[in-house]
Amino acid sequence: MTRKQRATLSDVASKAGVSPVTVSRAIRHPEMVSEKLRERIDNAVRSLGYIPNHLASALASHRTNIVGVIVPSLTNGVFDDYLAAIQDVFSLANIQVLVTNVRYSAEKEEKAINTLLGYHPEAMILVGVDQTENSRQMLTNAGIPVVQTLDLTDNPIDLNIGLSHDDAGFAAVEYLHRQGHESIAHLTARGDPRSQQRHAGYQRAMDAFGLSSKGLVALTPRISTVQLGRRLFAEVLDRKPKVDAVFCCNDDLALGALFECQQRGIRVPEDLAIVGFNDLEFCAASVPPLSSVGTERIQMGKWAAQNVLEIIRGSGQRPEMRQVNTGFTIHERGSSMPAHKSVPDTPEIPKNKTSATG
Amino acid sequence: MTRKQRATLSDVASKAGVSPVTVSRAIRHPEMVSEKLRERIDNAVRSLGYIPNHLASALASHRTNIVGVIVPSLTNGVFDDYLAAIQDVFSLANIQVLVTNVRYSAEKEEKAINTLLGYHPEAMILVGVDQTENSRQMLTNAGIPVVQTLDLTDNPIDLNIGLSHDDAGFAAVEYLHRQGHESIAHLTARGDPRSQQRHAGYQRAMDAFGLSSKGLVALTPRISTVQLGRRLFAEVLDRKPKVDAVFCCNDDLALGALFECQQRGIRVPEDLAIVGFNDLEFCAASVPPLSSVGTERIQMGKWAAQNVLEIIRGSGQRPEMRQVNTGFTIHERGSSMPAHKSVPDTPEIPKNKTSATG
DNA sequence: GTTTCAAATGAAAGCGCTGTCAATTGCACT
DNA sequence: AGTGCAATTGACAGCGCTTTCATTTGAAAC
Repeated sequence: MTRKQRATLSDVASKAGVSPVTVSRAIRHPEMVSEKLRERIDNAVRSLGYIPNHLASALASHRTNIVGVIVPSLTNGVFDDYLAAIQDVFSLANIQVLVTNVRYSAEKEEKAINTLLGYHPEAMILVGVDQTENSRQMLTNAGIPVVQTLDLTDNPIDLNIGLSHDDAGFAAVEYLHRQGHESIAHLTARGDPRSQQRHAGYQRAMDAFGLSSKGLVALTPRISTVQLGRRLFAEVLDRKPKVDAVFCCNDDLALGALFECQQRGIRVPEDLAIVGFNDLEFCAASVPPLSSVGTERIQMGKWAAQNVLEIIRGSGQRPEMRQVNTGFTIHERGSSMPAHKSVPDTPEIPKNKTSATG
Repeated sequence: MTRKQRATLSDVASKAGVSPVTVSRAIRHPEMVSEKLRERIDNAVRSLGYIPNHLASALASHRTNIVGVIVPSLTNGVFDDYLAAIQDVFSLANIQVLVTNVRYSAEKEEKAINTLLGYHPEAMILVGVDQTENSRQMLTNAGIPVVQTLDLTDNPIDLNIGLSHDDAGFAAVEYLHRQGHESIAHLTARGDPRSQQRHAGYQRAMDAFGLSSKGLVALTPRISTVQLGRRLFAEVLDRKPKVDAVFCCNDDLALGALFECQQRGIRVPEDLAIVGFNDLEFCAASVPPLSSVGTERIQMGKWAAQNVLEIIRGSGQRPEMRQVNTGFTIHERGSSMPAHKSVPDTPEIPKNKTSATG
């Protein structure tokens, strides 16, 4: 394969018998070029299979049309929706999203930020609020819009949309306690800062209600899986056979707990109630369907992307609300529903939803 | 925020009292610069928070360190593993992976290829073999290594690793038939070319075994979900109450089918056998565990990335094997296992695994 | 046929970096 | 001190494009 050079602007220009500038304009600002030339140029472009060199274009124009997005995981179904929401907004604006998966490592995140900034993105969208000092510094120096999502902080880098995972964890336990459960277990994955917050909320609630969590918490440093949910809950069951409810830091673990119950002949919800987190699609489909604390991940992704777009392509101004609390919603389903109550008697109302100006 | 310009090579150079070229070398080829200078330059870099402009660097050096990857979905757990495998290989070589999700649309794929080529990636890795003629043309013109993965074709663009989904579909049915099942249903999602192949394999097998598939196939144009699996299988059950097995084009649908059975009190595997596809993590965790046709998605991602790496950073040569058939493995589990046979009596052997020189 | 002015086109510079080659330096050895 | 050579460093051009500003063109208005 004699890798012949790819066609450049000049190639197109000579083919069309015009100057390179004109070709550039015909592509970027067609309305500035006479129809006759535009057509000739279009033909030349097509016949040469010309594809503009984005690197050169970005270098010259100071417009990279790139936005950097960093996620801690893809394996977790949560981030699919979130990413898709972001991509949907940006693809309409011809902005390329550069995604990096940092596997719940702040160190990798720091490196990823460094790498991504090398591409001169016009904005960065991050998950969580636990960036290293170094990361914060780099982002600030970059002078671009930065959105921290899915969690809240008192000290945002720039924009911030998310929810209090501590409150959500508290609310889950409060809900189970209100159902009459006392021995409430918790399954959680250590690597994830937001899971840690939920865990803290769980503990805060247990303390508040005068319940002991001794022996009821199972935690793992590994990435959550359904299998792991089974194993963790098996541990708890072996230690505390009388456990009557379990709050899981995500739905994979919750599904695993449900399977473990099925295996052991533990009736859900009669013998044991289960509540997951994130309200992934499968929650509504299982038997019994899984109750879960839902979060507005699509809305969060969309908000982040739209605000970025407004800043870099629109007014240039930060939005009124620099911080938004999307709250959460407890979706009550069969896995935690008392037998006598087949449908929620009140519509589900999102909790703890607030906004704040920066 | 008075967005002060980001530091450039020259800024670092003046700060360190050397010429820009030297700074460039200190960063790219530290061994070519004396230790004294290197240190001075490192300090300048750090104190200015200098991050090299990747666009300029790539433009000047003709090395973009970018590889384009196009996937049809992220929602589907399959592609997480696959992507992670690719990223793992490239991150060690400091190559940035540009991922685009095209949602099972050949049209979007064509657009994505065009966009990605604008970044002058050093290689492209694609899913499937059903690119449009236009896409093939662009890729060929680009003169870079191209790997088509997860499926096989007689006419690869360049490199190809995958398996025959038709054979896999056939094998799944053959397996169920061997277990004594006759009324074998099939749930499938239309949008995905590989699912279509599996469907074709299903049909081929049904025909081969003299079985009728009338009323036993449920298909949807939508993205697969567990919920959808329930609904599709419910349709089949309502139409054909006597169905005694179901082969699903992916594990989400299979899990949905399992839940539908649980709901209706249909015993699995006694009354009905279920086989999924992809062998996602949760298959081994459900009750009963789901049998599934496993594919080597991690190996495929890894192979693609490693071969690309060898071509663009190593020998420049295409590998001996330009096409690899990774085959598939039927993981027999409780959802399809006859009661008398608690463990497979023979070790699982991958099927149809071959390689071919291009 | 001029003049006038907007529309269309082109020339030149430069984005930030790296490749090439030339110049300089340092050092061992006569 | 002088020579030779490798190790360092620097000057310059140019990657492919866009921006700015100058020039040309064309058509309307006189």
